[in-house]
Amino acid sequence: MSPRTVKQFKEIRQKTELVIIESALELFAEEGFDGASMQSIAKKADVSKGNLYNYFKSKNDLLSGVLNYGLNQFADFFDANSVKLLTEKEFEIAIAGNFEMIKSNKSFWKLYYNLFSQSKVQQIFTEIFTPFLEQFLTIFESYYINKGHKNPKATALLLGSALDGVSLGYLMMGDTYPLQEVVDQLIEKFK
Amino acid sequence: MSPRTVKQFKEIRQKTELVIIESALELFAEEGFDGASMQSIAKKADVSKGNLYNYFKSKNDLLSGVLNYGLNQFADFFDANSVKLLTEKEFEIAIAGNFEMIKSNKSFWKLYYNLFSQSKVQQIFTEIFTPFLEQFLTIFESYYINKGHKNPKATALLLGSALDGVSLGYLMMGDTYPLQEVVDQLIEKFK
Amino acid sequence: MSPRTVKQFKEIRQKTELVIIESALELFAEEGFDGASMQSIAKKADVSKGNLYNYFKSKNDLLSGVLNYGLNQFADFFDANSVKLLTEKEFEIAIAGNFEMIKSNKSFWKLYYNLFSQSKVQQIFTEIFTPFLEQFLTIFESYYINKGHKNPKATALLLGSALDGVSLGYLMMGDTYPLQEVVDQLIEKFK
Amino acid sequence: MSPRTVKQFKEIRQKTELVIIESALELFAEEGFDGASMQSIAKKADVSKGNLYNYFKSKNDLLSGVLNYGLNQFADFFDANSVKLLTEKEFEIAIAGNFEMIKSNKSFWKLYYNLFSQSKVQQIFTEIFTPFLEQFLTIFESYYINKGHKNPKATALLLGSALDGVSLGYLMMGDTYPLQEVVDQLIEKFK
DNA sequence: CATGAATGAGGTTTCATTCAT
DNA sequence: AATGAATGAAACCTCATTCAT
Repeated sequence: MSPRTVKQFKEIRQKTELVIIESALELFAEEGFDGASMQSIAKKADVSKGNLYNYFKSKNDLLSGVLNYGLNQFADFFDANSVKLLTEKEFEIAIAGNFEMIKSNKSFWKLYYNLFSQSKVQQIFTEIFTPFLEQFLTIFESYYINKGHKNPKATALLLGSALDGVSLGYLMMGDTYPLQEVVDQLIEKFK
Repeated sequence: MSPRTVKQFKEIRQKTELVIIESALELFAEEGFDGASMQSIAKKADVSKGNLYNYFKSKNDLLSGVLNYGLNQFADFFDANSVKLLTEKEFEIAIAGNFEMIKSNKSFWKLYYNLFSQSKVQQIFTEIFTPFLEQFLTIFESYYINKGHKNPKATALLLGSALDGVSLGYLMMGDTYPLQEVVDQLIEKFK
Repeated sequence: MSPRTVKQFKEIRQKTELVIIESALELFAEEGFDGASMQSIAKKADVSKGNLYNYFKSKNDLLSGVLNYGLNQFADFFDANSVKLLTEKEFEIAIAGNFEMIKSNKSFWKLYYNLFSQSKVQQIFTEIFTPFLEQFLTIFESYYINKGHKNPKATALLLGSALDGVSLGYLMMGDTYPLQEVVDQLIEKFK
Repeated sequence: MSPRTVKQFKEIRQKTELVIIESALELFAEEGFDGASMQSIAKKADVSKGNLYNYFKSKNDLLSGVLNYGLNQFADFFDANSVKLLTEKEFEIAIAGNFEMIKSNKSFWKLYYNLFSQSKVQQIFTEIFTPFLEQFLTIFESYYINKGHKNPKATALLLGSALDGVSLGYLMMGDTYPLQEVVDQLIEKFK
């Protein structure tokens, strides 16, 4: 067995895994975690049910995979913004970026809000998202500290919640929701 | 000997229905609609599975019952605020009232956010909540029109979404979430 | 307690019993024995479920009641024809009468054919119908003996079966089935 | 190691499907469609309840499968007789053939008569059997037209009904019913 | 005789997961 | 790595029957 073969195997594995994850993501987002069956995921990924379990040892494990995959997508965005925000301009860009992120990964964020309130998967959920969110909040808090706000933590939390609320509304209502206008108002109020 | 009177039957029915609804509300809120089984609801309500179906002809029907029950709880709050809001003072009271409402019925609002993203039950959900929400938005829009805002509709929607976001955060994180402070900030920013 | 009261009670009992039986008959015929629920029968009879069980101690018992009731309806017809048939004229009348009987009690005969093949209720069924059918066959057999047929028993059985077949077709297909014409042919062939 | 070949899977599938269908046929015939539970069918087929649903997506679907299977059994008989009947000899053979068919597939025909009167499954029933029956009637009608009968349609229908009645009697009463003698009489009367 | 609430067994169906190959 | 048949627990729901009044 030459190294090449091993590499090929690895590629196949990664490719199949990716297909599975993306299929699962879409179905979880559309039907909910409980609503999407392993059967339907296998079908969408064009993979046999049995083989699914070669890649993920349980449905929960698959969920973990999906969530991790989603978060990794944002690693870049993350890093680019992990500097302390200083200027209002940068603030605006960050907010706008947040919604770009959501727009280009609707399924993932739908799933995010879907899981938010499910105690059953809360543990796995918390583990994965908490660090992500903390970082976000810290950035905003710094921003408000910098601006001399009297309660920067609460303001940052309010902003985070507002972002949540707007995202949720947009994701659920679709294009009925005038996202651009609302975001403009948000930036104006919070910058 | 003689049959129970009509009144007696009515009382039994109302009482049992209430127990079922409240049990279902709690479980739906905790485990999600899919996650809560009719079995578990029956057990919590101390009622047989079969009897559950004497009161609600399906799980969906039970959900309807739960949602309607929840909304009826707010009928008073509703009416008291259905006048067009004018003063800032009244605005503050309304916002504060909104959170009182949520605090005193956590389970119901957890369920609300839980269902928000479930396409499966979206129809039933929409039917019941849409009127409620529209009324809310209209009131806020009027408020901003009155204040001469340049985009009152978007601002009202932003406010609504922010309320959603804050509520969601509070409900999910529990007392870790500094609700009071955040609400204070919110009122300051939006009044 | 005067005898009158007792009599009144009896009348009420009989009246309610009759309503129950007729409701059950119709539902059994339409939905089948398994398909008709005690609930639906109670509702149709405008009687409470509990009270149903004051009149019939089980669903099977109710079925017995229905079948007996149906057969009693034909007691007169029976007696009038219990003489040995002799003339062809009388034969024709008997056949025609058979179909009159069916036409005026469609539900009952639908139920009859419905039960015919249900092993579950076959015992109760056999007990009730066998004597009735035997009498019929005997009459026909005598008729053919009288006419000097070479195999009167088989011919009588064939006639009985043909009557069954025609009745079944008519009951199931409804007015699409040209009953009159078929019966005319039958009389011609079998008299 | 390597997965089962497509052919192997196909064989397993056909074999199991056959076992299920035959078990279902027997139980439906004996207990009626409602009376036979999926549980009991699974047990008789020595298959898990869950696997049953891998083959037929509902009880109704299983019934369809059973009926289609039954009819396919007669495809040959069908074709051999689809020529217009002409001679009396051929007529006799057809009638005799009809009863051979019934004798060698009692369960199927028991089920047939069982379903005849079940409004619940009438649609599925009608769809499957109507073409079969029409063909039969047409053949007989042609026969009687050929013989110069004055009402060939009614006569064909009477014959069809008589065949129904005799079959029914034979199937329900078993060997108590002197099938051969009755059929002889029938042929004599109707040829 | 009458009511309808309550029970519990059993029915159909779904689905995550395992298994033989 | 891959297949899809097979399992079994558990879900939703129905219904004959009983019970308290």
